[in-house]
Amino acid sequence: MTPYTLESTRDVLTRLPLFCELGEGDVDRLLPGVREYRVRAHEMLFNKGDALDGIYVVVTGQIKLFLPTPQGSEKVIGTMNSGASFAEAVVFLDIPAPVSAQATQEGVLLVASKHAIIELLDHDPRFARKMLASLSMKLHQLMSDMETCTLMSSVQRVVCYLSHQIPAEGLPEFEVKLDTSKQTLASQLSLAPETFSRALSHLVKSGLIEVHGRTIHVKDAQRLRAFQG
Amino acid sequence: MTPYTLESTRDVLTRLPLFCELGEGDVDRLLPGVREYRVRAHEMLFNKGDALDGIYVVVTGQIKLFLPTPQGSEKVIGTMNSGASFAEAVVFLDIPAPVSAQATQEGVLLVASKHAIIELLDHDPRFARKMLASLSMKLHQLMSDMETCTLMSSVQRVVCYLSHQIPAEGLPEFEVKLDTSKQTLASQLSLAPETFSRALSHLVKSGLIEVHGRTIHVKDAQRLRAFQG
DNA sequence: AGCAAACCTTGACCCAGATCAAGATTTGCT
DNA sequence: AGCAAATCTTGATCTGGGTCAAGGTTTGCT
Repeated sequence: MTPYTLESTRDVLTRLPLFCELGEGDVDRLLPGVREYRVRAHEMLFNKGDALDGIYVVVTGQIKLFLPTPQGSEKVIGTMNSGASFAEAVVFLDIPAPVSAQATQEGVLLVASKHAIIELLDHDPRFARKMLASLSMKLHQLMSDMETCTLMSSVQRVVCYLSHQIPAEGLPEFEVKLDTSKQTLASQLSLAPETFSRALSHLVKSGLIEVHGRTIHVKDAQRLRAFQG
Repeated sequence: MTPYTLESTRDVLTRLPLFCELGEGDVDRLLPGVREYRVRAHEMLFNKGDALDGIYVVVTGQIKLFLPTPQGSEKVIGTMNSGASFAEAVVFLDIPAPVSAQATQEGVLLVASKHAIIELLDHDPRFARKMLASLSMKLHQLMSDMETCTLMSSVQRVVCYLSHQIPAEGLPEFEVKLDTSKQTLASQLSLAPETFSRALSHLVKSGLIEVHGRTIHVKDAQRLRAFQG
């Protein structure tokens, strides 16, 4: 994780959802506590249990959060794309990292120091609200992941994942570009890669989707949503 | 859920972890937005999907949060005891209840209106920090539950649960009083009641614990922690 | 106390999905 | 382009834990 300051950190900050509504003064206050880093694909950012210095924000690229398993494998908790933040608990609870983090592609990210965040928090209630909304979102997401993983069959889980990718406009047909490897996605759905593969081919046989590499063509969103089994 | 005001709401508020450090003025500002309710055992507070009016705080008793399953059964997400709050996402994201809530015993709870919370938030950064810590805690808890449910065998899950009940002092021997029915606990661990029962008797056979109704006597905390399988 | 309704345990069986194994396809590097 | 490594698919087999069933125990109500 190499420091990186080609681009103005200030400009980057004001484009991130978490910080974009800050006033001039607040940005200035935050700035000294923010570092910009460049990461290479597959680079580890930190390991579960590490002491961290602040909140991480993805500027470009993608970060995978996961739990290492006793058997040396991993369970993916989530993948963070541009604009997403993580390691909040480290700031608000002062605990070591509860997950490991690894870049899936090269990218740029920010680390906003614990101190800077707390100061900002005390100064701008709108930021506090944003932070709370962001955490609530994560909580909600995690709960729905829990629901998916514990209550549904393998095929349902995949259907569920695809359903969440349905674009807002109610078109019956659309494409999903998987933004991670199928392995990673499988782990996130708590499935063995083989099972994920089988679930997909099951859906193909049922005529609901077509698979071309990491692009999945959904042929009927309605029918997909209704599909159970 | 019947309104209940025998006790001074003000006194109750100032004893809750979430509100106990508020100044006089802040309490006064919050008070009009807070309602006190009494609930009977097994009473439903709300169902998944309901529109809610604010944050719930358990004063006495216990509330079970769960997801109804398509088969009419339920998956317990967590049990909230005195001092715990829930339904935060409803305030910060303005979404319907993502879970159902039911009292497991009679008790008293507060509902702090969305409006009152947001006002308080804008006024006292310490409260914001507390709220953030509370949400972070939940996030952390949920992640470790996820870890337990997806990465461990049935026996390990039970061991894991018991291990978390180990009291701070390092005594090798201690008692755990289950604060819910075994069914509920089983569901929380994502186990069938039968499997939970078998896991317990497995641990009994291994000489690690003794079970007397809902009281579990752990005979060697060290050995329990190390136990896998 | 006495009965009904929950709750818990134990046994027998079964199945969804993990694991193992072997090939096919894609990706990345020089 | 060409090779090695990573990724994905498909098949065969195995097993942990769910389900069904039946009995025992506790709880709560009148």
